[in-house]
Amino acid sequence: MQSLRFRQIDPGMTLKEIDSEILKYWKDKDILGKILTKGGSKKFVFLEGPPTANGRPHIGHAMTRTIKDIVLRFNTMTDHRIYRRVGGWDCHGLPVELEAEKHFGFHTKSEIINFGVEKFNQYCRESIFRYIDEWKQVDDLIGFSIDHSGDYITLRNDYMESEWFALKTMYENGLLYKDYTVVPYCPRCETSLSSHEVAQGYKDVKDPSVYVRFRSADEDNTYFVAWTTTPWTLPSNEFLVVNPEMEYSLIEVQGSRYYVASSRAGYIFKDYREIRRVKGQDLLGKRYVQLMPFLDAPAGTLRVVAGSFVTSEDGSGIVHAAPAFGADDYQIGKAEGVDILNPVDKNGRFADPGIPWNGRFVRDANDDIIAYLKKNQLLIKSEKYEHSYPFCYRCDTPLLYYPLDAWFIAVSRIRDKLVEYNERINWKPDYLKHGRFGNFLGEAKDWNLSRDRFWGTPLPAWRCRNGHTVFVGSRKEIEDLGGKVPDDLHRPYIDEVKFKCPTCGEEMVREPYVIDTWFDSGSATYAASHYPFERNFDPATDVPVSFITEAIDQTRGWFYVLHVIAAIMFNKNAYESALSINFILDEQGRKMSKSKGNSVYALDFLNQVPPDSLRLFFLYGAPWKSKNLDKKVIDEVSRKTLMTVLNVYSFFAYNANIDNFQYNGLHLSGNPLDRYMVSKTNSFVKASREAYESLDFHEVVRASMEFVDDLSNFYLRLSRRRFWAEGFDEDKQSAYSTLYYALKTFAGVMAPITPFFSDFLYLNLGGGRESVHLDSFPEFEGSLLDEKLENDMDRAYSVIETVRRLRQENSIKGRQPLREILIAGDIDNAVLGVVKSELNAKEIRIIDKEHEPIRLSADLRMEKAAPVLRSKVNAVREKIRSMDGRDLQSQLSENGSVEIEGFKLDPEMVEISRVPDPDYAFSQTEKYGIDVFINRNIDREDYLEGLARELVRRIQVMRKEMNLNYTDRIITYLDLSDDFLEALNRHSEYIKNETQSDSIITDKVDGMKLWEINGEPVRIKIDLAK
RNA sequence: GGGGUUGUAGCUUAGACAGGCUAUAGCACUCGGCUGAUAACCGAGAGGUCACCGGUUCGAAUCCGGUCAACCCCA
Repeated sequence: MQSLRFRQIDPGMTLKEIDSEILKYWKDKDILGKILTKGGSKKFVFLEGPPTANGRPHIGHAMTRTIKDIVLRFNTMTDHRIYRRVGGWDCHGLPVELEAEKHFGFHTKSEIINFGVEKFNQYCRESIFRYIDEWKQVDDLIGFSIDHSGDYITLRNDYMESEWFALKTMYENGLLYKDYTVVPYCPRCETSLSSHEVAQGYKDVKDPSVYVRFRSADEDNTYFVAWTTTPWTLPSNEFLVVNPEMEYSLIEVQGSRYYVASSRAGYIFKDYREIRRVKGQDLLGKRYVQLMPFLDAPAGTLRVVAGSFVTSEDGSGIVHAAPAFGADDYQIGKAEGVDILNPVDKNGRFADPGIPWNGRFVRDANDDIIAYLKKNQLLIKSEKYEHSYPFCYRCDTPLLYYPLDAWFIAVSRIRDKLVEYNERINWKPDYLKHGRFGNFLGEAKDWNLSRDRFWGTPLPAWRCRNGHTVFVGSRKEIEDLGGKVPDDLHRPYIDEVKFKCPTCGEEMVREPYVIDTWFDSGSATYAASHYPFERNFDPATDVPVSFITEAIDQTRGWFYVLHVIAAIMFNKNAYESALSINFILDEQGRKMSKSKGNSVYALDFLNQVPPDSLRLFFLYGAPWKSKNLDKKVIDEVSRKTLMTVLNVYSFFAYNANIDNFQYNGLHLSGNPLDRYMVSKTNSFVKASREAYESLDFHEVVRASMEFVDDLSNFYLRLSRRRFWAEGFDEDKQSAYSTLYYALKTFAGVMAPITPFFSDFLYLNLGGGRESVHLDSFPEFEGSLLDEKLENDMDRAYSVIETVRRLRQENSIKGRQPLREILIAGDIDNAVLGVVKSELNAKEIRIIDKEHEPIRLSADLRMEKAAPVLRSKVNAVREKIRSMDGRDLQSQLSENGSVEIEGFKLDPEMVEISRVPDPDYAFSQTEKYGIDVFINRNIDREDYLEGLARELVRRIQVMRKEMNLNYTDRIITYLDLSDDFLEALNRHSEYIKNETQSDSIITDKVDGMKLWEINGEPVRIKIDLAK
């Protein structure tokens, strides 16, 4: 059997089968390998945001990877060489340690130390790649075209060494410092957190809100009203803080006097008498008696001091300050130079025998503390206060603010730079630039870098007992300092490294911290390439990277740390473009979460849904808008695009094989349909290319739907018969090359979004290369664009629609040939010619407006005219109805009015309508105002022809019901009424031809099917001819 | 408490930056039609306070101010 030029598709072939087949083809031919090594004259720098592989990839990950892939594939097809097209894995940090703690059943840090840091870290190292196979499998299935053999891994010595280099650079530039200060602290993990980590874990909670009274030490029976939402900090109170600018009142309530912010007095006390008003300034220095006598107040405390952060919006305008447990409070304690009262241990429990709640977790003691306040008449008011409060983003423990030693990057000092460089970034969506991201930069805080933990990149800082500090920027430097470099740079091995202080000769010991894991991922720009120790990365050309994308939660996560580190290290923005992806919600629009059990894992989903369908769905609507994961929608999108195109291809292949068509360039005849389709195809290329370049991939999907609709339901529908014509003339050649061109262009344009299907289409069309992904993106050719033709075609189509409507209104079926259609308006005759088969009329004429078969009839607009004409209205109306509308109209337009029966009528009082002659039905096209008339008269001849078509139609349906092949011959039995008999006699050749009937027998036989056509019974039976 | 985004038919969605005929289209629904590439298509019907209130304007889904709701972020 001769092999066919174009593969014929089994009509039942599914997308799933296509995608699997192509995936296998790619493997067999190593297409991915060829894509990865494909060159280009322009450079595109890619950077993969590293996930942690200790959890399963979910559907959102599939989406980010799809978008990355679209960008990679598009740039590969547009002559770019992609730099660093590799994956990356984030390995360190609390999430990993937490998994390990769970595994071993540990609850405190000391358990880890007793167990052994070496063994603990060993477990961490093993656990992080638990699901890496699944990640790679998902990448494979979804078609993510990256090179996993070159993945960067943040736990490698090389990677960490690059970070050391950066940290040392920062230290030497004075941007890295150690400080004892109050930081957000997780009492369960026993470590502090950075602001961007804290930002991950806010939750709404109800906390107690208490107003308490501090007794004045100077004035009798006088109190200060202070407000707090953390009663457990009250035993540690050292100061009361007022805003010197604000107004306070001294009031009297039930015999006692209180100082309180004037604007808040009414909220706190129901009945009070104001004695006088004072400025906050006047309260400064006043002394008060300790609220709870459990701890010895340090010297210099228990005074009213000033703080500009105090507001009168809530609370009492007097803030209780416990310097141990608040950032502002700490600054006050520091400024006043007092000792800090900290009765809380690192596990967040009271640890002072003087405190009645000793040993209790502080937040759990709140209720008892409130009871104590009440009992001792210290409480003025207590309520519940709903606000959001930070929780540890990994272990869900409420955070405390706690004083600790910590290392900081002085981000606040480079704030201006951060803001400046942000201006150079192309944000998608653009409002992030000055919204969420820009705002965050504007108030950037110093970055708490050190973690008092085990599994992380060690902070490369060594100190001696004299306080000298050395930052080590490489392994070699350790040797140079006389230390021995361990094989593994992690704890605990690095902790063994000691050397003599270059300044004083004392032994230097490493600071016991690891660093924030966000510093790891934020260093990917350079550390992935082991900069500066290897020469494959040049900040001059490789920063900024061209494009990054991640989910929205990374805006202040990865996007932020990349930006900060690049600003410091390279004085540049880290990336040119950043696209932020919103979440995929479940079918009902709820956020997916493990606890709700509605998470969808990528692998599970990809086993049910073809990857191309899923990829299309991700881009159905802008990626920065959240979407509900709905299989019905997923099906719909691919049905409207890919499945329809598959059918078009199927039609093409079937006929092209019969005609032995071979594509060797576009050969257009004068047929407007072809030139129209080619023009539309080019418009599609242009719009898509622009959309890809501006990262608006969803617009490609939208445009593709319109394109496919045009191709299938307009172009092909009208061109079908041209492909079935006998022989192979110029017109047929033109039609084939147009269809081929449209299909191949579609494959090219859609290749980045639907890589599997596009390649299937491309390969079956004999695209030329081994894969569409190794070919160039379709070029826009301006010479093939014909906007006038596109517009003319639209007009012609609008006429078709109008005729259909008129047929409907006049109960004339589409199969019934019309005697005559008249068209008046701006319409191109040649273009109309190609669509006339849709009109099914014996005669179609384009006429002038003046020759339209209408008369103008005039009438009064009663609502306008009646108030003026009053009782004369009916007489005038009669008169005007009898007038010739044409005359009346010309009079109105010449004179601006017309006089009838002594009344002057304005144009708005007169309605002139167009009434078609009785033979015709009339309508106007909606968009273009083209007048369309159909002749309603059906003569006997045409009527019989219509009946013949009805017969053909019914016989065709029965052929289809019998699943006959196109070429199968039949014998047809008919039992007909008189009209149909006459139609049969008149058109028997036509009917035989259309239905592939060898013979037609008019007789009553068994097994006939009864139809009712135009109210008459028609019985039909068909048999396969022997 | 502050900031950001979103709100268009039962569902999905266009239009909003650059105000202008009857607010776009699809899915689903009803009725009718067309069809030998098609799970397609066409027509009609039904479905809309363009979240709400106010302002600017000859004219507001669109611009401005406020309110509400949802989501996100921050303190």
